[in-house]
Amino acid sequence: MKGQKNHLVSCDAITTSTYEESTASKLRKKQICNLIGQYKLDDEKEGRLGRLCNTAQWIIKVAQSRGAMSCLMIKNVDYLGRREGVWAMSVITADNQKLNLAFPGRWFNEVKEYFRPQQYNPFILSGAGAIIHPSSDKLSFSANACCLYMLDVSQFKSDNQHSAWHGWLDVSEAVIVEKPSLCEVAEERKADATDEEPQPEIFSTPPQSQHLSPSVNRPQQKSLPTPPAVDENSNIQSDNRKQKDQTISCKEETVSQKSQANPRKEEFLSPIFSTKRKSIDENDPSSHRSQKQRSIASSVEPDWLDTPAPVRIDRRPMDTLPLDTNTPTPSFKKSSSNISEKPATSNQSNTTANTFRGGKTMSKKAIAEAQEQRTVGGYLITPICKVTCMYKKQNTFGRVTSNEQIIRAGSGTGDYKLTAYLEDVFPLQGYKPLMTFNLFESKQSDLPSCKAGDMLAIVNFATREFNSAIQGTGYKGSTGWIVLSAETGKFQFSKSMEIARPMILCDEMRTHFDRMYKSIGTPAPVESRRRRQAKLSEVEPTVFFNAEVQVVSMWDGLQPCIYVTDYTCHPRLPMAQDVRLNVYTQDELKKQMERERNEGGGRVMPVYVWEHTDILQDIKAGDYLSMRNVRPKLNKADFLEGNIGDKDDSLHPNKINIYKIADEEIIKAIEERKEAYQEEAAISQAESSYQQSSASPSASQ
DNA sequence: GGTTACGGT
Repeated sequence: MKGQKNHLVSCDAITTSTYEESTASKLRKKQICNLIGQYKLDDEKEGRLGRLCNTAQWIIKVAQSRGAMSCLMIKNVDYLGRREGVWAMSVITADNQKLNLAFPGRWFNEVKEYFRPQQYNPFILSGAGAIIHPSSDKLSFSANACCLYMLDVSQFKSDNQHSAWHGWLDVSEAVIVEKPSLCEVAEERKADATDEEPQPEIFSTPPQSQHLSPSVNRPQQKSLPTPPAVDENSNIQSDNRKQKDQTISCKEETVSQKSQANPRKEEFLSPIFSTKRKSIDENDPSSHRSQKQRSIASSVEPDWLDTPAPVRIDRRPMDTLPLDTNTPTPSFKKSSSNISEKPATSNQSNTTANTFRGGKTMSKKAIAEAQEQRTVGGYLITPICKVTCMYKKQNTFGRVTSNEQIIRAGSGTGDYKLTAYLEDVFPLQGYKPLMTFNLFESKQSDLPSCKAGDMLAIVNFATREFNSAIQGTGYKGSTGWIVLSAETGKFQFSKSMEIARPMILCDEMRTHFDRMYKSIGTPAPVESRRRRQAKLSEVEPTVFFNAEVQVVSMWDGLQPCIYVTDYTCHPRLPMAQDVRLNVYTQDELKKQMERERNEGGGRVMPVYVWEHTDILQDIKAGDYLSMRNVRPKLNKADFLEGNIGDKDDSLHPNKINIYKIADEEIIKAIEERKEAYQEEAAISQAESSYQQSSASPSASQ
């Protein structure tokens, strides 16, 4: 352990707790970002994971690790195997066990933000992905565990620049970062089910190993270096559970040689890493290892060091291979999430297994029952609270609680997107009531126009996990929708639904609509959970906001800035700047200010842009913009200004926070305020000219 | 079969 070299860069733990994040954690993230920033960024598109999944075969040697989990980052794991909404991959452990690992897609997104794909060298891709190999506690992985290592992939070998990749990676340290996640429910069940009997190796090779890449399994196991015989997996496992403090086995000599051979490794060293290493060395947990652990570790170690290059494996991409549901899954801690929680029934583990792992053990009927689905008008409807993250498309309907304005995606195929939040209409209790849906269409008019209170049915939507919740995605061309307007009582159909007019489904929607509205009255729109959408007049100096504005003029100073207005006024906006609106002259404004004895009450806010300033090239006065995550600030004169992004500070440096508004309604609203303002100005000008032209002494005295 | 969007200060 001691002297272990830096084939990994440790970045310490990151908690991904979304809302309450410690300063220390933020700092670590930042440090990690800086660290990563040393490397050339890959073109994200190039890493398109799907493309790689046919060729990228990682064989990962997961070392015994210290603590509850260790995380290993590998890029492009994301699409390696997608099963029922979770990403899955299979790894071969030191003892030739095949581990089936799964984690929700959200994880990848999370990590992607912090660990952008790096290109260590032209033919080695690296980046995010996770394997978590807890050795001391129950094997488990947390969907929300963040990754804490960057791999020095110089250890990777490629037998062909464009085909398979093989790598031996050692995970040298464990990190315990957990947050309840959706999958935990499933895993908890598993744990419950398996707790009664001696715990088998959690990631053991499935009995029906042909499910998971037989070609990997068998030939691979032959060709792989035979690990030390570790016969009693179950014992190891249970032993591991007790050994919270075990350490990794890694051969220091070999590693150090490697390290010398590759001076670049030094670049990977970060203060965090060194510190971490040191503290670990000092408290070398190996000294506390039980005899058993010790023997395991020592027997494993030599092999790991002298691992021959892996044998090329030709196999189908994992995403065509179902995970085996008989494989005991990692155990999760008790979840605080009630999403997809089901009543305790004997078949629940089957259900969750199916839900999360895509097995074939459960009949369609059983799934339908477990999800309390019912067929309505030819559509199998899953109540929102029963929607689970799965590979299969689902149908549901619910009440719209709120929706975001339609925006146009800034990347991908640049489709229009509507985000709507649906509330369950089925009288079930104890389930998450809201679900987010993102519907994409290439034409804005193909998206539903719905308001809070409307019923919305979404047919054939996909699921994924995002931000610890299940999220629905409506893809253009395949996802259909029906809106029942609360206002008019009329239905609106998507193009695809228009063809089939599922009237029975409409009836059902209306029934639920009536029932809901009868029982709870006309529901008040639920406020969006998103960042506050504010008029400029509502901006508070300390609260980040989103706003929809018109560009008045572009910057005239050093720092790129756009002057914007939504034609509302704020006491902390300088009226003098309203001259940019070309409605009042400077003199007129001056007089107004004198009259009102107030410099504020202006309508124009300068918004300084600190990131993606290149997009300002495409922005000109008159444009309508949606600005997100604007940080308000009081300047020296105590006037409000907005700030978008701060490259050095941002945890999401690539996010673009300025969009042109696609929604005509929003533009109209701004236009209306503009007209009102112009009218008001015309009147006041007329008045003042009247006062001037009339001989009588004016009120300004 | 599933990018884009969402998230955070």
